[in-house]
Amino acid sequence: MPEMPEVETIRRDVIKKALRKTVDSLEINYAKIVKSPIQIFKKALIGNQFKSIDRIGKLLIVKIDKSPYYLLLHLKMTGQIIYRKQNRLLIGGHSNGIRDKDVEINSLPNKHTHVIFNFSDGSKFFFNDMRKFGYLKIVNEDELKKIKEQYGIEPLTKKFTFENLKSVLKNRKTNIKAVLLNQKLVSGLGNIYVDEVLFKSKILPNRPAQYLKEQEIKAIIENANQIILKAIKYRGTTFSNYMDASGRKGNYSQFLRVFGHQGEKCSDCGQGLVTKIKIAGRGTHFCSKCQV
DNA sequence: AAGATTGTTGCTTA
DNA sequence: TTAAGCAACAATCT
Repeated sequence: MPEMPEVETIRRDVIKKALRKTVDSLEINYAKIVKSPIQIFKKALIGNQFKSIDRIGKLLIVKIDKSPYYLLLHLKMTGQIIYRKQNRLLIGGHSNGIRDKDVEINSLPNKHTHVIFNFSDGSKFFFNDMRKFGYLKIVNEDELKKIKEQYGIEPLTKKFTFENLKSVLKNRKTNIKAVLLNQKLVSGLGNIYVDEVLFKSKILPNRPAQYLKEQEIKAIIENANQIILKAIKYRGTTFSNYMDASGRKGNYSQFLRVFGHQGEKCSDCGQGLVTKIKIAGRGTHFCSKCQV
């Protein structure tokens, strides 16, 4: 579920907390979530520190100090990375509207905690993933380079230009939504933000990519940058279970115009109905009146 | 109870 | 060789 703004939020204020702290030990409760041999995984991390944290698209890249390796973390649909200074459980006293679900999320580890990083100062990272699609992986410089090469142009970066997007769309027979979701072509956007970007750009998601007008391509560039920037500012969108590294929800949900608003009047034209259909295999929301 | 869910990959088909 | 369309991954919710 986390798309680029959510992963960036985590990168900025969650993982940073663990910079320059030594990994004392690792607890791996579900080995399949680690996509490297466990021995290599442990050897690369234990006794070392996180030197820096980078991101490409929705992938987090941790440079490990005193090691030629990098730790990759991908959250896929339901992954969480939560940092705690101490592994303190909430004990009683939450009669002020906190639901059982919140308590469960706040008590770590929980049944979806697959890997725990124990740092030497007593703080911890919890890698949680309900659906177990996410992963952790150790790679070397070469492997990292190859992975990075697979990613397409990304909003808020230098390469996200009209000319570049135009050449991505050229001769592309599939619909614009599938193109914007394809991380090899355009990286960072996911199902929520693609719907929002196309809504703001007044483009129907099933339009064949190759026939978009120049003005529409420019609108996508501008609106993607704007929406992503604002979503980062508001710490991402929590639709069901995204949380930042401190276990807090994102606040961008209030700005969503079409995603999750099916059946409502369009908030822009006031006339059309927000419609939900399946495009590119995903639930797709749009106003059939003002998107053309 | 069937169908849906914010991501990606790998298979099949054209 | 490339592109497009799906199923699969697994758990939970409606």
